[in-house]
Amino acid sequence: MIRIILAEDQAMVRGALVTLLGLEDDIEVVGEAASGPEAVAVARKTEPDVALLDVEMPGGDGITAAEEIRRVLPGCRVVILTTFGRPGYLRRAMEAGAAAFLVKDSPARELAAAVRRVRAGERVIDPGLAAAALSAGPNPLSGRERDVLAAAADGSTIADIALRLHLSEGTVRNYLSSAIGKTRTRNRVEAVRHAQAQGWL
Amino acid sequence: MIRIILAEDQAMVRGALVTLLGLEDDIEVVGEAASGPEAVAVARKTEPDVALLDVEMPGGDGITAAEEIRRVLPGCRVVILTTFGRPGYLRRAMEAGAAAFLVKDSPARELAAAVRRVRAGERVIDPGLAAAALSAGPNPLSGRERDVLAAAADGSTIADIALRLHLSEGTVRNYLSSAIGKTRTRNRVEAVRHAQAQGWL
DNA sequence: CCTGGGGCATGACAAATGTCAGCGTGAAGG
DNA sequence: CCTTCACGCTGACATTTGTCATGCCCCAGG
Repeated sequence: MIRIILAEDQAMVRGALVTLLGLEDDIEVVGEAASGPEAVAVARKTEPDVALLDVEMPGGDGITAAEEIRRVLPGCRVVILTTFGRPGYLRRAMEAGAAAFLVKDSPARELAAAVRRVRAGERVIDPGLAAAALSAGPNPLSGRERDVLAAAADGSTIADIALRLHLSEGTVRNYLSSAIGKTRTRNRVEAVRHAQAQGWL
Repeated sequence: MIRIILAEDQAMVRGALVTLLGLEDDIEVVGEAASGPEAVAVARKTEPDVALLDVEMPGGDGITAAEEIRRVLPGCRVVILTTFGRPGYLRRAMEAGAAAFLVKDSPARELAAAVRRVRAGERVIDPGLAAAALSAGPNPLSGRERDVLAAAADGSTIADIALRLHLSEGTVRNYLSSAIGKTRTRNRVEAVRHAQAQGWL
């Protein structure tokens, strides 16, 4: 019997996935969570063999949760589940010690299969995605550039960002400019979109 | 036996929801689709009692599909399923003749319940969401303002938009300006975000 | 010890953006 | 018939944004 927990914010898909996995003879869902921190707590309590974690969750993403779970329960394998197959996500997931990386538009049966293979010590990664992640190279943005770009994502003006990050407006402009350069885009908005698509934020 | 079809782009959650619904004694899933147009085609072929349609799908959204299905199969009830409980979505769904509107973060059991209630002639709408949709009022943007704002969403410059929509740059600026005014925001990006959050695009 | 990079700041300049006041059309409604 | 509103355009103006050069501090690597 493989004991697993599942973290996913949308209750309806969480419920559906839980029943789906519950139908498998060799899998037992011993816990559920709706956020990253909750997942860590549940993992602590239930000590599962495998943790399925969604990346996109409000209040702490799945990758951060993965790191913590790996630290607290080194024996627990982590499967990262995501809507978006972004290269940067994959990279970060691997660095966080994940054993598998699944995108939600692969068929449903893959999920149980991945759980079994991971339990058996294998790693499960989509080959095309792996290639994309490698060819894309690592995140070229410096820490501060990331901060500023992230702060710009919601349509904030330079003045807003400067205030929020305690920087001068000129500095914010400089960071944005260099981020635009590194993403090889034409303006803030494109830079933000590109960085998000690469999973750099 | 209630015959239903399900349209949802993410294969994994589609599969999970299908098995979930398949477990119900009185429900039979007779078709699946991964896009709006495909949903219409499947509905035509299978003539289901109820069609479950996701709003967010690439290549034709669920609400447009709902309209067409209602036209082709007046006896078929439509349930709209969505990740985001945006007031504008609800409004458009109702105008398209939907019988139910569910957000994916309500519990999984709601789904089968909604199918049954809809089949029985009831309408299923989250009360809080209905209130929000009413209090928010209708979409204040004119057709062209919507077009221009939508075209601006990807970070396009004024010149890009003008070219794409065959307008003068000044005209584009004017539409953007009035959209910014109507959304009571400070710039393009905020206007786009606000309009999207309201389901106006 | 020197160099390169990240971090932070100026100031100056060019380009893009946002605002306003107009002006004309045509379609819809009182 | 007159008004209103969406649509499309112009020109002028102020503000914001993006770019570039330059300077400083600190730290790590060769």
